[in-house]
Amino acid sequence: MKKLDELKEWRRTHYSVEITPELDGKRVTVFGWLASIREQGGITFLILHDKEGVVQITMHKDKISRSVLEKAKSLREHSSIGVRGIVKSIDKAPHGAEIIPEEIRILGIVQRQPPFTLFGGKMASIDKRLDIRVVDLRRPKAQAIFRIRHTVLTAIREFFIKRGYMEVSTPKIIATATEGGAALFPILYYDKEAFLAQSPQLYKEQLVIPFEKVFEIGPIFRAEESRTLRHLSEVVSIDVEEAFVSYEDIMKLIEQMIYHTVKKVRGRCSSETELLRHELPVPKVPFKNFTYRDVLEILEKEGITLSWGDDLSTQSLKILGKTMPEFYFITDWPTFMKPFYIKPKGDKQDISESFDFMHGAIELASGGSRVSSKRLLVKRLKEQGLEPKLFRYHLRIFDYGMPPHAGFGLGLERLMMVLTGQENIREVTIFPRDQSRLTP
RNA sequence: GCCUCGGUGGUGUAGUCCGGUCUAGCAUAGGACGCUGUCACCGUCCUGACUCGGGUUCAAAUCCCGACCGAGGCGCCA
Repeated sequence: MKKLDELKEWRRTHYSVEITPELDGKRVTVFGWLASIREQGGITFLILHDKEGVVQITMHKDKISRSVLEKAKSLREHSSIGVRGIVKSIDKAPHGAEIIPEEIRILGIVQRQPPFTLFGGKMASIDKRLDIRVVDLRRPKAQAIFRIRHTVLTAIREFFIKRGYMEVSTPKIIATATEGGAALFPILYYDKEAFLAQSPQLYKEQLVIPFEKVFEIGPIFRAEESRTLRHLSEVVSIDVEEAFVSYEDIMKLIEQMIYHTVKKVRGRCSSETELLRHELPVPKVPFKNFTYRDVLEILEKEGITLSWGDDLSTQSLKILGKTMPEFYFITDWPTFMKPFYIKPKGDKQDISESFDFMHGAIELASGGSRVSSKRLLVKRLKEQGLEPKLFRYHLRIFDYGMPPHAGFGLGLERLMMVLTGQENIREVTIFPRDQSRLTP
C-alpha cells in the first residue's frame, strides 16, 4: 500500500493553463491528475491535467531530490496529485513553460488498471465507460462536450431572461398522465400511486395566467421501451409557454434562440468544437418551413409513399435528413396526430397549429398554439380517448380568463447531439438512464 | 416490445464459416531494464484472456442448447 499525503496548507495558486513563460522563476502550486508519465534517459516528464488543461512537470535526475523523483516514478496515470515547484520558461515545453518540482503530494492513488487512457489509444465501449463515467468524463472530448452543454444552457437562459421570460419550476411528481401518449413511470407516493412527469405541459400553460412568459429547464421522464441512439428515460427539457401569441411567433422565437445559442457556442467554445472536429456553422435564417403535406410530397419524390395521417417512420426521417441537413420546421400536422391541447386551425379543423422543429433526421422540439377554450379542450380530450374528469384540476383554470397562448418543448440532449456531432445521446448525458441502465 | 448480431488479457481487437496447425496473434496497458528534451517518446525482455452452465466429439475459443450480459436496427415515443 502506497502512503497518501495530506493536503494540509497547500492551496492551488494556478491552473495548468495559467503556467506561462511570464511566470518564469515563480513558485507555484498546482493540483490535478496524472495524464501521462514518460522517462527519457535522465529526464522524467509528468503531464498533469486539471479542469482547464494540462501542464508539464519536468525532473532532471541530477537536479532534483531523490525522494521527489522516486515519488514521481511510483505514480500511475489517473493518480491525483499536488505539485509545488518553480516555473521554468522553455521553448521545448508544450506551452512554453513547465514546472520543476520541489515537492509532490500524492493525494489519490490508482488501485486498479483503468479501462482506458486519457489521451490516445482505443476508446473502450460506451458501456464500460459509463460504468466509471466520471473517470470517462476526464477525456478531453467529453470535457469539450460538457463545456459546450454548460455554454448552451447559459446562452439559453440569457436569451429568455433578456426577453422577459420568467424561469419557473413545476412538479415532477404528478397525479395523472399529462397528455396521454408516452408511458409514465409509476411511483409510490406515501400511500398513493403517482407518476414521474413526462412533460411540464399543463403546468406551464397554467403559469401564463400569472406570468405571461415562462420557461423551464428541467428533467422529464418517459417509460418508453425505446431502444435507440436518441432516446433516454430521463432527459432535460427546455419548455417555453407564452400568452397572447401563436405558433408562428413561437417558431420565430426558436429560430432566434438557436441562432443566439450557436453564436455563443462558436464565440466561447471554439477550442472545444475544434477538439471535437465538429463544424458548427452559424445557422441560416430564416429556417426552412415545410407543412406536413409538403413533407409527404418530398418523400414521394424520394420514393417513399405515405398516406395523410401516417407517422414519419425512422426510414423516412433519415431520407428527409439527407435532403435537409440543417434546422427546419415541419408545420400544420393533422390534428388527430397531436395532443389534445394543440389548437386546430380556425378554418380547417383537421389541421393543427403545430410544428416539429428538426435538424436533419432528428426531432428537437415540438410545439404549437394551444387550445384556450374550455369547451374545445373537453371536446379534444374526448376525441383522444381521454377522460376529462381526470383533468378537472387543469380544466377549471380555463374558467378564469385563460388567454390564447403557445409554446414548445425542446430536448436539450438532442440539441447537444446536433451541436457536438454525437450520434449517441448517451455521449452528451452525464449519467444516462435507459431501459437497461439505472446506474451509476 | 420485436428482429438481427456479438461476448477472447485492464482495454480494443485477430482467430470462429470449414473442430486438431492456438503452446491463442497484434495493439495498447501493467512490470523490469536502457536511453538527458519527451510530448500517443522510443528500444529490448516479461506479465496477462477464450462470459457461465450443459451437450456433441478421440479432440471445442471454434459446432448445438440454455442462462446472463452487451451492441445495432425497427416499432413505441418527443
